Amino acid sequence: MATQNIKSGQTKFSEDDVLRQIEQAVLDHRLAPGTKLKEVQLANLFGVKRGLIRKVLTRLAHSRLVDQTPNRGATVAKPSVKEGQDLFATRRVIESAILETLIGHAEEKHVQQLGRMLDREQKAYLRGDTEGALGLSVDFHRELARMAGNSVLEEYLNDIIRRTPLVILTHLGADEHNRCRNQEHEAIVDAIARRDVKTAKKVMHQHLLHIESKIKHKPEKPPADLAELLRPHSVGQPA
Amino acid sequence: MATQNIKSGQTKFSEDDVLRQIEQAVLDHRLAPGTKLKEVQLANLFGVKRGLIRKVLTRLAHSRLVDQTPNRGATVAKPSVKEGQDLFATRRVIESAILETLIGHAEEKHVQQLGRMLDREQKAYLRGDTEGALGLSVDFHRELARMAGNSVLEEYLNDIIRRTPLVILTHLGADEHNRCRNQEHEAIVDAIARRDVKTAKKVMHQHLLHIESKIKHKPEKPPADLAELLRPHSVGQPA
DNA sequence: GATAATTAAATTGTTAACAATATTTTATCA
DNA sequence: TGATAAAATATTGTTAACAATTTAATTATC
Repeated sequence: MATQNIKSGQTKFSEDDVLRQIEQAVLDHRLAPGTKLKEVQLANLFGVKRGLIRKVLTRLAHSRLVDQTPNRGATVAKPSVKEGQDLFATRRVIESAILETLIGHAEEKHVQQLGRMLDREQKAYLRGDTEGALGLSVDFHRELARMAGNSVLEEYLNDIIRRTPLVILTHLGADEHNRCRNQEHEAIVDAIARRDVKTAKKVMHQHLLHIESKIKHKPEKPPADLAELLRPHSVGQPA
Repeated sequence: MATQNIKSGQTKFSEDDVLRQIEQAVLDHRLAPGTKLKEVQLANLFGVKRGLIRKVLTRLAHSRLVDQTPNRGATVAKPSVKEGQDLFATRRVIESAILETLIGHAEEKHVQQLGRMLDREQKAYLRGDTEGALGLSVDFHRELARMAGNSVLEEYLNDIIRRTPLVILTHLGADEHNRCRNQEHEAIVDAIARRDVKTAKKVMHQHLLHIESKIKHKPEKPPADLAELLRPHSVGQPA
């Protein structure tokens, strides 16, 4: 994924590497909404030229993960409550369509694969690995999209998933987490196995509403400290 | 929109100007899929630096309107049949959700506004202005999305609308046009006025299926001539 | 000591020159 | 003539230096 730079001993990253690292940091709640993203700082951090960072920031802005203001640089996006609501509402539409499409051509192997994912998720949760369980829970939703086989629906779901953490962090406390309930995932897989579109959609709908209902205004938090972008689970400071 | 450059007499464009011009050219079927987009050529054409073109091309690639290959530059995207099908299938989902959302809070003024748009569209069609009618027809769908008030659904519909002409041009003849039928638009507005979600969705569904059903492989066309990017309705040549 | 103006520093934005790669043209030979 | 190789050209990619702008620090003024 990243080649070693012999001379300086510093790790070098490609453009896509940097992009994914930042996206992952957002997904992991390590980058707080509003965090200033300085070009030279990031360039040093990743051991790349500023021009590359510049390109990455533009791309991130395009997917609404960062806000760019002329002459004032980029910050991690702070979606409005409205945008958050729209995002969740659209997610219900997309996931519903994914289920309908998937059940339309679901095979036994799909159900089995989903079953394996449920197991892994459950195990991670039982051994107290909440971070891992959260990741696997996201993977579950992604896998449904992949299996449905509609690349555009998949693309849109991934877009929504990438943007969701910023909504959560901006409008919910970081504590009251949006962990998916494994038992709801189970119910969805059961419905898929039975080709029961109606139930699958209903459960998914409830499943998503449960998180959405929590969106509300959150008290401001004091700014934290900087540049541990790469250390897992430390939250950056808003600008 | 664009400021005059006194010195050279050439028109200068901002980054967003250039982006929109190219997007519009795609929308108007002036840029054929596969057309090579050379950086210096575009820079001269728009009277801007190459760096700006470079940024625009990256952004266009991000919305899948152009394909970028390392060291070999950018071409207007040539979506696969599969991508086209996925795009249309997703469009049905999105437009359906838009109707449901809109009808949920539609007011009299919305219906009136839509009625006015139908009139304009009809008039353009009757006086033989097919190009204008096509644009107004697209506007009709966009307006439904705007009225629904969900920014994400609107964003996704616009994304699909931008990408659709490339599917049409790649897999359909440029002749058999995808003009929306005004009478179907009328039926949709009627259903909205009656708050009849079911009918509205059904008509929209048929309306969209009608176009989708035409997707099939198209014989190759010989390459045409170049650089009339700005002259209305001339199709650029594939690379 | 607070506020405003000035200066200095930091940060972003732009450009032109150069490097790397791909494409076309020309030359060479069978 | 046709194929292959070499050279020339065109095109894309990268970089470092500079310009413009914003932000922070400093000084001046009341």
